[in-house]
Formats: sequence, C-alpha cells, structure tokens
Amino acid sequence: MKFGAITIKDIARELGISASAVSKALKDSYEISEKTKKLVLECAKKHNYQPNPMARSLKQGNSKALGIIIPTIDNNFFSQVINGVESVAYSKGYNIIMTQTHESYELELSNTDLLTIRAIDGLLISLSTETKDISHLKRLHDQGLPIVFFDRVSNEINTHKIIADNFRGAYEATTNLIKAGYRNIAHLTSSINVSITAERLKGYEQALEENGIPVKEHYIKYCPQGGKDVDEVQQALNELLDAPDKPDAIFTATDRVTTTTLALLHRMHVKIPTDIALLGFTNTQLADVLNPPLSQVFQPGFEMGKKATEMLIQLIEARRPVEEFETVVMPAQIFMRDSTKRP
Amino acid sequence: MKFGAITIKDIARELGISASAVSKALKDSYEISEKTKKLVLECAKKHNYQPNPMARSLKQGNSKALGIIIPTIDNNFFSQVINGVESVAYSKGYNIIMTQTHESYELELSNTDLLTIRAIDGLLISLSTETKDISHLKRLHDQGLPIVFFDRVSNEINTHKIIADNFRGAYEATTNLIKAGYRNIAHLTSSINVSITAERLKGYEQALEENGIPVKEHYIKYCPQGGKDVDEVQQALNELLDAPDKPDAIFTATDRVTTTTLALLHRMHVKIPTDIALLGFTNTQLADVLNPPLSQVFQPGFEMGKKATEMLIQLIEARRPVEEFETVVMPAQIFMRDSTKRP
DNA sequence: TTGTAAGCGTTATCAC
DNA sequence: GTGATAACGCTTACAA
Repeated sequence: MKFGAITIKDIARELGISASAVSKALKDSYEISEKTKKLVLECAKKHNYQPNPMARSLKQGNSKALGIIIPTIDNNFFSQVINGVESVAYSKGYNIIMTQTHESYELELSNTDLLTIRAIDGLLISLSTETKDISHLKRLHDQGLPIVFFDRVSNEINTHKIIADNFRGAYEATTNLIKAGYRNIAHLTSSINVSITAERLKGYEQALEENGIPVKEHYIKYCPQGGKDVDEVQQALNELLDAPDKPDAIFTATDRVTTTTLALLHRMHVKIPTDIALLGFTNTQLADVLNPPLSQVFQPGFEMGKKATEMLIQLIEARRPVEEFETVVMPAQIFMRDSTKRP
Repeated sequence: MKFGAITIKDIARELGISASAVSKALKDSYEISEKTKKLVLECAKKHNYQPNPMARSLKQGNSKALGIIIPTIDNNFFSQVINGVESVAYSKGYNIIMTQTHESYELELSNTDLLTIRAIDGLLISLSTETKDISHLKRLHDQGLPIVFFDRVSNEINTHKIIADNFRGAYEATTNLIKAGYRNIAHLTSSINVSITAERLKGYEQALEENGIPVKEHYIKYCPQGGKDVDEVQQALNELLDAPDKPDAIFTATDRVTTTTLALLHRMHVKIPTDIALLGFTNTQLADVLNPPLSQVFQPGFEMGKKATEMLIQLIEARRPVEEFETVVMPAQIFMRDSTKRP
C-alpha cells in the first residue's frame, strides 16, 4: 500500500504469529493472551501502525464519513454550522467531507454524485437557492442513504429536519421595526425556491397585518440568486428607493442579501438609519463593528450543526429503519440596536 | 454492501457472464466484444451502478481524496482558499476532506491523525498559530505523504510552499501610511510562531527605517492566539492607546486581528481615522461596507488555493520522487482609501 | 489461546 | 473474447 505503511500482516510476520491473532489483539479481544497483546501493541506502536481505513470500510460496509452540502462556506451562518457539525462528528469518530454548491443546482447535482460515489454513511444538506427538483436526493434517500436537512429544507422527503424559527424571527423583527416607528417597511429576500423565504415572508406579513399596516406587493423584492448576483440586489434597491412611497426601513432576509445591501447602500451614499433603517437575518461577525452597528436576527448555526449531526448519526447507527421523523425548530434571536431607532 | 447498491457481481449474474468480463467492459477494454459491452453498459445504467470507491481504493492503493487543514473557515481568506482548492480538485476527480484547527496545536495533531487515518493521497496545510513542533507532519512526510504548505509555512520540511508576498505587502502598507502623513505607526500582529508574522514584521520595519523613522519595540504587539482571544487584543490596544507617545496609526497583520481590532475600537469609541488610522492584512468582504471603509492588504486566497492544489496533485501523480521543490510567492494588493488619509 | 479460511468489491494476470 | 484466480488489508466464524 501507499507510502510504506505497515499492515497487520507485517506485524504478524515479525512476531511469528497469524494475522488474525494480531487483529484480535489490536481490538483487545478476550481470546488473546495478555502476553501476545502486549507484544502486538508494542510492535504496532513501534512501527506506528495505522489500520487501513479502506480495507476496514470495505469489510464493514461503512465509511465513517459524513457528507455535508452547503450553499457556501463564505457565510458566517454556514461556517458556524460546520463548526457544530465538526464538534459532534469528530467526537463520534466520523470524518466530514464538505462541498459547496455556490447556490447552483448544477453544482449541487455533481457534488452529490461526488460525495455518494465516495461512499458516505450519511448526508447533511442545505439546499441551494436554485434547486427546485430534488429527485437526485430522493433517489439516494430511497436507496437508504440517511439524510438530514437543515435550514433550507424540502418537504418532498420524509426525514429529520432542523430549521430556525424563521416565521417567528421575521415576525419579531418586523414588529420591532414597527414599534421603532417605521411603517413603510420593505422586505428584501432571497429566492422563492428555498423554504426559509416563504416562512420569513409570512412572519413579515403577519406582523404588518396585526399592526394594521397593509402589505404592499412592490415592497417585497426577491433575489433569485440569493444575493450572489450583486445586480439583482442593486435593481431591487433602486426600485425601492425610487418608489413614490419610498420605504423608511428594509427588512432583509439572509446573510448574503444583508451584506450586499449594506455594501450597496454605502456605495450609493444612502445613510443608515437616517435615510433608511435596516434589520436583517444575518450572522455576520461584523454586525457590531459597522457604524452604525447592524440590527440583526441571529440564527444559532452552531447549535443547528450539532443537532443535525446528532440526528444523522442516530439515523446511521439505528438498527432498524426509523419510523418517526422529527422537525426541530430552533429559536432565532433579535438584536435591535439604537441605530435602528428613528433618528 | 450498504443501501442495496449494485455490484459488478450482480451485473455478471444477471447477464450470465463473469465479473471480470463486466469489469473490463465497463472500462471499455479492447478485449471485450461490442455486443457484450453494450449489454453491460445498459445493465449498469439500468441499475444505476456505481463502483465501490473503497474496493477500488483498496485495490489501487489511493483514495482520490485530498486532506486540507486550515486554522478556521471563519476567515474570508481561508474560505477563498477552499474555493480555489475545490475548483482544481474536483476537476481532477479528487474529493476534499477539510478540518479546522481553530488555531490549536492539539486540534492540529488530532485532525492530522483523523485525516491520515482516513487515507488521503496528499495534504494541504496552513499551520495554526500555536504550532511550534511539526514532528507530526515530518513523520508523515518522511513516510511519503505528499504535503504542500500554504500561507503559514514551515521551513523544517522541504516541499512545495505557497505564500503571499508578506514582506512586500507589509512594506508597502507601512510606506503608504507614512506617505499619508503618519509617523507613529504601531504594528499589531499575530503569534510569533507562524511564518507570516516575521515576514510582515520585517516589511514594517524596513519601511520605517527607509523613511528615517525609528522602530519602537513597544509599538509592536503580538497576539499569541492570533486574535482568537479578544482579551489579548484588548490588552495590546490598551497599552498602545495609553502610551505617552500614543500611535497615530496601526498596521494590523491578519484578518482576525484586524476584525477584532475594529470591533474593540468601536466599542471603545475610538474613531477611525480621526483618533487613529488603521490599515490591515485582511480579506474581509465587509472592508468596503465599514464606515469609514477599511484600508487593507488583500491576499489572493483563491489563487493560492488553486496553485497549492495543482502542485499537490502534481506531487501525488508524479512517477518518481520530486527532487526540486518550489516556493511560490504571490503578490498581495494594497487598497488604500481616503479614510486613511489624515483628517 | 491461536490459526485457518472465507469474503468485502474491484482489477490484473493468465488461461482457455 | 471470456473466465477463473489471486490479490489489496482487514475481520470473523470456525477449526485446532
């Protein structure tokens, strides 16, 4: 095998015993004498023996690897998720094979292939904004691959799901803006394809309705690419700012959209909150550093990653097929700052 | 094997031919008749046959997987690197198994184990700030594992390395500050353990010297944890701001340190650039969004990731041991903004 | 307590 | 052209 690695056979030969004895000694089997165990352990240590994972996987039919597909690493929310996933996976002896879709359906397809071709024991996935058809995932799921969805989930597959409380987060964010004195509140959101968009939209609408503020269709702007394309955000902002009933606040729906909006407003010399107030779903570390600091809805990415991984490993290690699937909803937190108060 | 996957044997049985015939047909061998090939291909497609990667790896002695160890994903520079790595690796049929060290030597050790235990064909690594002893990597390298260092490299292992032009970047950044009228320029940097720290320090010192400005030891502050620990940055800032010869500018050495410094200065109500100017090595997407926008030294993470991966794959696929190792230096770019001009 | 042998899925070698 | 066989490294009945 590669780079002169020591195998069980080498140890067996050196000690003049059989390979199976070595194998058993290494897993501290009761059928092996203490003396032999000692010898084997020493020899293994001496040569820095590492079992070949591929041979072991082949034999045992699992790979001890988890696949994770996220839109982009370049988003504080998802990098927190990864941290959560790592913290659980490593402690249970699983490796992580991660890929990004960059919000592209094509990439989601090819990455799914790559991952499953590499034989993962289970898959964590947050759908890309472009994804409408999930038959690639259905096929895998039908074949028995354990899948857990997080954040951007699909209703077409019956399995565990972890989501943030998008409705409540959006509802409270909007309510906060209303309480702060804004009434012309626009909603700049992501692609209509992903689950979170609809949920946040509902929260926004309900908050307006409960406060007797009519929902205006032209205050709701979608970014089909999820803000990946700066132009789509720019166009939405232009339409909002040029409207005769120009909004006095914007509620942005995702980290990416929020960040891009901030950058564009800055470039356009639109002052926050003097010209327009901003409150967004985001997880940006820099929210506090901005001047004025950004009011935000914080999603617990780390906890979501942890929970999703726990559930996935549970699915993988379950003896029999799981009957009951859960959808876990995690609360989101609002940070409302003075900077969002009416000047 | 797992979730009812079809194997070569199944196809052989279904078609009433031997497994080896199927194997050959699938790789379009010249010794198989067109008719049989057609049959096999059809059958394979019908059952959605995927070769078992573990069996193949076991047989061929490689895993078609690259390991990558970075300090943290939560840093725009490293996430750009990942993107660069992905773009090359996938196109050459390699998967990526990534882990973070969170700047901890312990984690670097255990992650290195995890990765190599999983049998990777090669390793990309950027050292953690805590790492002084690299014998864990030396061992692997001696055993023949191809390794490419990027950004934070070690001189103790002779292999390919990719670095940003840290000296030049720091030199130019400092020169820019001097030209903008600052003379009391502090340098807030990372751990003394990582290679980039020394290089940037040299650039800073040389720029001062060439302009006849004496280097003051108490203007140079290290963050042993690389800014992971907010307190170490806070303490450094306190000492700088409380000095009788309080600096009028700070040159920060890394993304993390820069971000933390920004957050702290904001919290301390220290105005930029009125109270103190700031110019940092960083890659933060939000540099433009800040008010005032941050002057920065931009490192080409994507290109580094690409280049490092190309070199690693070249090492892996080289027939014979490589004799000549390269150290590639990539230019860094300075973005100096009006906001750094003297008010 | 230890050894033998079969087998995981694939491929390479060699017969036929 | 096709098939049998061995081998990659490891595990596990079962035999000794």
